[in-house]
Amino acid sequence: MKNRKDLIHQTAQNLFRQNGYAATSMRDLAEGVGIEAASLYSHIKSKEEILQYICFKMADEFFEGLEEIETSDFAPEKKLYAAIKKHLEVIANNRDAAAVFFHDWRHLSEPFLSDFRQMRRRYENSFRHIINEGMESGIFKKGDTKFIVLTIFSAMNWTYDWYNPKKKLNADDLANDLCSIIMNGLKK
Amino acid sequence: MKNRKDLIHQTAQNLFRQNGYAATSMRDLAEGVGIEAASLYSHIKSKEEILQYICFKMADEFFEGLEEIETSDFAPEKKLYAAIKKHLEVIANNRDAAAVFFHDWRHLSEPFLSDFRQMRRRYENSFRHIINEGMESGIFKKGDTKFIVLTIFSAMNWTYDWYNPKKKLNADDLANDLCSIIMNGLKK
DNA sequence: CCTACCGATCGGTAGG
DNA sequence: CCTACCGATCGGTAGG
Repeated sequence: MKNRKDLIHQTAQNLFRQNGYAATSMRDLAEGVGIEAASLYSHIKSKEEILQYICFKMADEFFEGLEEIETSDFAPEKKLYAAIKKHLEVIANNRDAAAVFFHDWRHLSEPFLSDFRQMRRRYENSFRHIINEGMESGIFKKGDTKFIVLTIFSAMNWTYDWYNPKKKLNADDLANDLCSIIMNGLKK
Repeated sequence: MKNRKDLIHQTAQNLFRQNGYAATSMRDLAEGVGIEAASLYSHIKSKEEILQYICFKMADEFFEGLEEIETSDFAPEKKLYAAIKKHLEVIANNRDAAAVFFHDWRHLSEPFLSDFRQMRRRYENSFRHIINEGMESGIFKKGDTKFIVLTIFSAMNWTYDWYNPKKKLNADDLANDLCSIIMNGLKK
């Protein structure tokens, strides 16, 4: 923890995750940091600025490396695996921030809210392209790409809620197990 | 809408879904209903009472019929399909309430919070039994039952966020498509 | 179902 | 980083 601002952000992520953004007061945050509420404002401009930082930092993390995977010459199946693994790693490495990212983005004010929605749509489209590629190349069954992508995201995005990297399952195994279900299903 | 109390609950579900429980004030709710804030209290005891009603009503809906499926003589695959379909129907028929149920249960106070967690655990266990049965009978691949159940729930529970029953996809098709991915995977 | 109001708490500022 | 404080809003009550 190199400075106060980082400590404030980390404490905020943890409290927002536990109680939600709206139900966490600046006095709660100040107490967690160990200073008075008024003192927070020498480091940050507003409560929402913290939320903005968390949401857009996470978005950056998710995007980082995705384009590289998308434009690579991997086969679609390998691309999808790599993208899923990357996504799960970002969640696993930022579990508090991921919870805030998934739950509390709706409390962003404009124009941040619109920006956020647009980034998310762009991100989902990258996955759709990979799925479509796989269908066209014949490796995936034909199906409703939008539905499939939403299902994959659902399965991935809930992991922040239960995944504990300290247990036996590491992010690589998690990605493998999830891909196994998505790719091959439950049936023998 | 037969009475005021129902209108209050329905308005609350809608507002809680849009803004979250904590960020919705009793004055917002009163305005949505079309009365003064103080007047709400002739119909309800407190803000949290509304949340309790929504959460436990949804829990009842989810449980209804599940035991029948679980103890039926269906094959495990058919049981799982029936349970998933039932679960998706409950979400599709109560989309606002489902959103509140999944997001805002954490704002319940004790002892409701503990009761809620216990019910959810019991519900998840029913799904685990079905999966285990399927593994023992040889129809499902062996695997980490807990992980599989969490993945299935993840995929199911995100549908409230995007599923629109007015579009072409009805609840039956949705259950079929989801089961198809879960059972058979994406690959040809 | 309303008017009038309560004490508590909210996000944030002034000034040092 | 603190003390002192602001106006606004919170969930809820009294009394009719």
